[in-house]
Amino acid sequence: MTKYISQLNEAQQEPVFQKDGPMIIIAGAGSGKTRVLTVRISYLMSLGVDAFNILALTFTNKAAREMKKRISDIVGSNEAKNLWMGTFHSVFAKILRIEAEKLGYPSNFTIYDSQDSVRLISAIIKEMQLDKDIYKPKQVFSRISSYKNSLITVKAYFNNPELMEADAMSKKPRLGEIYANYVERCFKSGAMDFDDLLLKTNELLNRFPDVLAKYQDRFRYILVDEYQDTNHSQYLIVRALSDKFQNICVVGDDAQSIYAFRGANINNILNFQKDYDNVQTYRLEQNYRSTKNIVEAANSIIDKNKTKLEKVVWTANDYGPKVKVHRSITDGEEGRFVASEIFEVKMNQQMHNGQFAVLYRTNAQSRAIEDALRKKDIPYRIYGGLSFYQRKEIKDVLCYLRLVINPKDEEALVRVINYPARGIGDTTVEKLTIAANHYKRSIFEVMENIDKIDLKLNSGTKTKLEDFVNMIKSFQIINESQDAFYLAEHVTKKTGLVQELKKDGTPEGIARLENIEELLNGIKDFTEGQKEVDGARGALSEFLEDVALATDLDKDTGDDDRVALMTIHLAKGLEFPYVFIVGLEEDLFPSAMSLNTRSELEEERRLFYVALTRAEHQAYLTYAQSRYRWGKLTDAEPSRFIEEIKDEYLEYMNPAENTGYRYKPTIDLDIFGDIDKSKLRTTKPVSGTPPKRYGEEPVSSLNIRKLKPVNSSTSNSNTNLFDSKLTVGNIVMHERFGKGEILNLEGVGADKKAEIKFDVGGIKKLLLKFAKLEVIG
DNA sequence: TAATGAATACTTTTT
DNA sequence: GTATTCATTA
Repeated sequence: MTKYISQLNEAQQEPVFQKDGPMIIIAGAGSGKTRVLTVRISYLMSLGVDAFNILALTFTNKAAREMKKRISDIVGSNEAKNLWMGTFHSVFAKILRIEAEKLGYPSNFTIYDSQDSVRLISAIIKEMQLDKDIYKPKQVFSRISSYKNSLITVKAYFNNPELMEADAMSKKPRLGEIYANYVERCFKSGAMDFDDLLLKTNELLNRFPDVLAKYQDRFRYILVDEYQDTNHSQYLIVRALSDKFQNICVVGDDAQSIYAFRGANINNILNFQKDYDNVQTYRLEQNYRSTKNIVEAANSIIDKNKTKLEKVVWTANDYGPKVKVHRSITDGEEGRFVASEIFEVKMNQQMHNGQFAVLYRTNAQSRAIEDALRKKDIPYRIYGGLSFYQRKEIKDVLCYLRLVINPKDEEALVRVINYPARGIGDTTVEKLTIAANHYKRSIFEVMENIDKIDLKLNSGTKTKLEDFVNMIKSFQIINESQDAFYLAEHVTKKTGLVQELKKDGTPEGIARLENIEELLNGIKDFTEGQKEVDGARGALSEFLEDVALATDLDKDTGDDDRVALMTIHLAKGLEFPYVFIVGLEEDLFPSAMSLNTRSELEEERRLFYVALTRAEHQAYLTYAQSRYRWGKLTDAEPSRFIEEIKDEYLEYMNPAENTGYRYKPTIDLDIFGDIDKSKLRTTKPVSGTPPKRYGEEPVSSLNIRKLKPVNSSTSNSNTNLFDSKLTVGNIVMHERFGKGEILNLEGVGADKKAEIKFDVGGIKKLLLKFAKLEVIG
């Protein structure tokens, strides 16, 4: 144990040693927060805290798995396996299954993914005969989702005239009714959507004090990673559970908050100190991941944001190469540049594919990159986008399996009842739906009793319905004695899914067959794994639980050597030696959707900050002057984010001025002579080489840096003392740590550090370049 | 009810 | 450019 603690720096050790009470760790990018968390949990256990009493909430399942593994390495896997670790969604889904009956849900409830939710909302809008151009299903869904994340139930909605008015103003007066119907239909189907997993947990903890007490007692130590990305619903869960023992440790970085669009509330982290008594605050500011150039470039960007906690990320690493900026004519050329640069670096620097990542703002951008990589035979892997489990053929299989577990699951039923085609068309399904809503029963129950209800169906149709019911029932019987793999294979054959694709014969059909095969292999892996664990059968229900909350990132084995392609959102928490950030164009990144408010723009900027800080050694920023969007070639301007980085950290790869033709006539548009030419930008923002040229002595830029305070936010003259008269024995004042005495000085120039013994907070080593010190004696 | 072809919307990010 | 939805016809 001591060995692991000694590997941490002092700032990292402090939070590890605080056993009890509320604490917040503000952890800059690359500052080793995962190590701190793992060591802290291990340390807690070494002090005798039972693993059963520790709850750690992470942002992805992958992060949870990795952390668990690291803890296993320290304390042994027998101890670690009892830790409660996972995402909010997966941990509370488990708890909800245990407690489901209290809320009137079956414990085998289905988890609807967003696809299911939107389809259901679509159907409701249709049934209510509303105009789907006004009530756009996706919009309605996100509205409902944000209500749920703010704990606004249907009842609360109708008690809140302001909300109703707001929806009426946006021409959606019946949104509340849709919400009500949606909630009822989910309940009737024994289904919870993603937001329900949090909302219902809140309901559970609020309505049943004994349940709350039980889990408060169980989770005596709670740790929350990526706290800046929690929403209100998650916040309340954490508050409720930690209320009794107050042993709550949250970790986060306000500069990396990038999920406001799905309800994350940055105030959760900004206000943490107010929420609990005697909060200890720790800051991890030393970056171990990236070069100086990358860290400083990222700092210079995030400086432009107004809303943030004071924090200075610094690194003792080398300067490294500058951040390279590359312009191309088209998105296709951008892809080719990325591919050939990867190819060259691989050759020259002996790197492998796995050390490169290409990050983009939108999933649609992956295509051009893919094409280029494929042409150069560089293996790659795309993360996110349409995830494996959302592909049509996979979802078809999964929906049959879902029906086996929970026949009330209407989305699953509607999806597969006539696929492959078995003569049960839309009209029949519609009749069944109406009957089901009328009797307040599930469609499946209606079908089971089809003889007792007169639906004006002809006998042929009735037989088909009976056949379908019997088929699902036969699967259920198999499921009682066999493992998930056996059943899944049986299902793909019996339902005719496989035959359907085989007779199709097109390349797409074959690809789909292969996907189903891959799914079956995945199920096999799962069942084998389960059987090893504790003699479990490898039951289907457990597999579906896993799948519902799995992402592509979780599936990653990471053992094959490929270039990673993903959105910046997905890249959070990851790191790569070489990172390409592509598509740095106005309206794309920052996204055109985010230009309305300052806070949205600041979120985009944080997103860019996240992207840049993924790079360990070299970052590339690329943009194209024109790009295919919505099937059309559109002109693009370089992103403002490139301009916002201080020039001294950038290297422009293109020749000085556009060699080729220009796309946009700049001033000739002034046919009517009413454009004020003095207000036009005569040069493109970043298209050429900036004033400081390529090839100039790099030393000069370093010198400039030394003379110019990097953190110019403080106006006082005492900011940067590294070239000054500071000596051992001086008494100094630090903005945050207060009064202290200089014990030692080391390093030269920008790297000069002082070891200072503060009256409060102990001995710290500070880089003088950043430390805001005032000599007072 | 099924199959075919035309029309349309889609691109912000995800558990 | 693509995936989904819609309308038409057999």
